[in-house]
Amino acid sequence: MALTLYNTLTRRKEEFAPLDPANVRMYVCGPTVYDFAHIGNARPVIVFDVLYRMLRDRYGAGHVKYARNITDVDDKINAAAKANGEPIAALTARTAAAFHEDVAALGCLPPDVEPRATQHIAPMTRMVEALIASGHAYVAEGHVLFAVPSMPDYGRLSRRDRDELIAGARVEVAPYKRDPADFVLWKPSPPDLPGWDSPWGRGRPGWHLECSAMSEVHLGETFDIHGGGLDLIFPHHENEIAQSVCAHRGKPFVKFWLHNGFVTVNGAKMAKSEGNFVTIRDVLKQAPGEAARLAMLTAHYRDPLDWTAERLTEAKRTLDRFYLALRAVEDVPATGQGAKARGALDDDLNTPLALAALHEDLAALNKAQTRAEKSRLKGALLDSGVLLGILQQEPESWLKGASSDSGAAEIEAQIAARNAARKVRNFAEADRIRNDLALKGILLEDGPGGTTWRRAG
RNA sequence: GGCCGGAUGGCAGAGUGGUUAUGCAGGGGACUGCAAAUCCCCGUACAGCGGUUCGAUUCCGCUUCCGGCCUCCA
Repeated sequence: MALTLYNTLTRRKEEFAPLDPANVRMYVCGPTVYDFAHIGNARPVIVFDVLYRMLRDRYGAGHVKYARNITDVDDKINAAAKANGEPIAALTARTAAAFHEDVAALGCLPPDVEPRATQHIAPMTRMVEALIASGHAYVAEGHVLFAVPSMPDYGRLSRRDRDELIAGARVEVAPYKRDPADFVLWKPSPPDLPGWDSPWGRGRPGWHLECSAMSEVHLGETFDIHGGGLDLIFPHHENEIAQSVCAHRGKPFVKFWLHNGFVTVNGAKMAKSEGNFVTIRDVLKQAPGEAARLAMLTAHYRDPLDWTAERLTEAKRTLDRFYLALRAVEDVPATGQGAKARGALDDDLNTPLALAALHEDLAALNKAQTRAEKSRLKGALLDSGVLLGILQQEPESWLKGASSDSGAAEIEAQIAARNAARKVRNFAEADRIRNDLALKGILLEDGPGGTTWRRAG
């Protein structure tokens, strides 16, 4: 079955085929490192991680090159560093490290390359020079601006024309712009802010330029997939297209544009001013990263997703059920290549449908009588789990959590005491111990093979 | 104002021109000293109004409501 993806460029699902039949190249807009990442930032990272896994599954792990940038030069960074009284380099290093920890906890594979803007200034200035030379950019008052009217196709991705943009403009047009729609490629930097020497004086790049330059360096002038949040369609991706296509003498830039929907929190847009700004770290205090990941995948990536505590706990309980079933077949080897989720994910990453398939396998596994059936269904579940980035932990470690050995020994001692009480039918004492442990979040399970325990969520 | 998406049972959330997913919650039952888990049974929902059709939740139009974008934004 072919992989189909919804292409923002054409506004329809298209069959995916890489430009180079054996190798896939994908670029996703990464974080601007000035503050902790929030769950809205987490969505594209998770969504495109699933796509990355699907592509690796289909083309081979060594045949997919995934680039996700880190924006480490930006006005918001400058402002945050000033506000904290922290050197800019310290802020970006600290924030980038936190981002890596956060997304690793969410089960996301690292990209193959993670280019940083500050390490790609030379390719950026080269691109600006090429744009000036070809008449697509001009210098004005120390700025270099992209001349939007020089590109007839401008606005194709976001489906808007120049006149509409000007009519709807909310911002004052800088006086040095030849055309109100023109945007900054390079701007002057005062001595107290990061800057690099350039033919146009000491300055720093405009926001859109880095993605054009870094994708060219790492993926080439034309590549397969470019992803990011819905809000990046305009202006960011529109401007990337303009820069890259014009700098590359009209060569196409990206074949598939993919955009994820927004995350709201309890029905409201997330904003610091609203007081509902939820960072990944906040979420990880409430539930394991895998639960947060699953919660994120319960909606289709293009639809809006409302983040609630219920959604997170439900995801956590769902994983409990899966791991409980997997624990029951721990001694059965996994066989088969029957990831049911694959078919659903092939259809524009339909993760909710994929999860429904997993639930069917789960029910079948719970009912399975023979070892062969169990083995096959366990394999199907784990294979699907690889694609979604879930169910890869040891069931025991998921169910017992990160308890210290001494804590576990203490629980085992309590269990032994309770079983002794049960043996003499002293159920009052047995229940006292059960309740005691329950208060600590420990759930005892009496089974035919003895008593086990897990952490209840 | 312009452009683009949405509206499915208590909640979450797929899908389909006719047989109406899946999960949670809820009700009943089996199992169980209790508990948990598991299994079985139970819900004909697709914003409203027109149209096309033998038949529409699914296609078309209009209306209402919600959301995103219009050079900070995942």
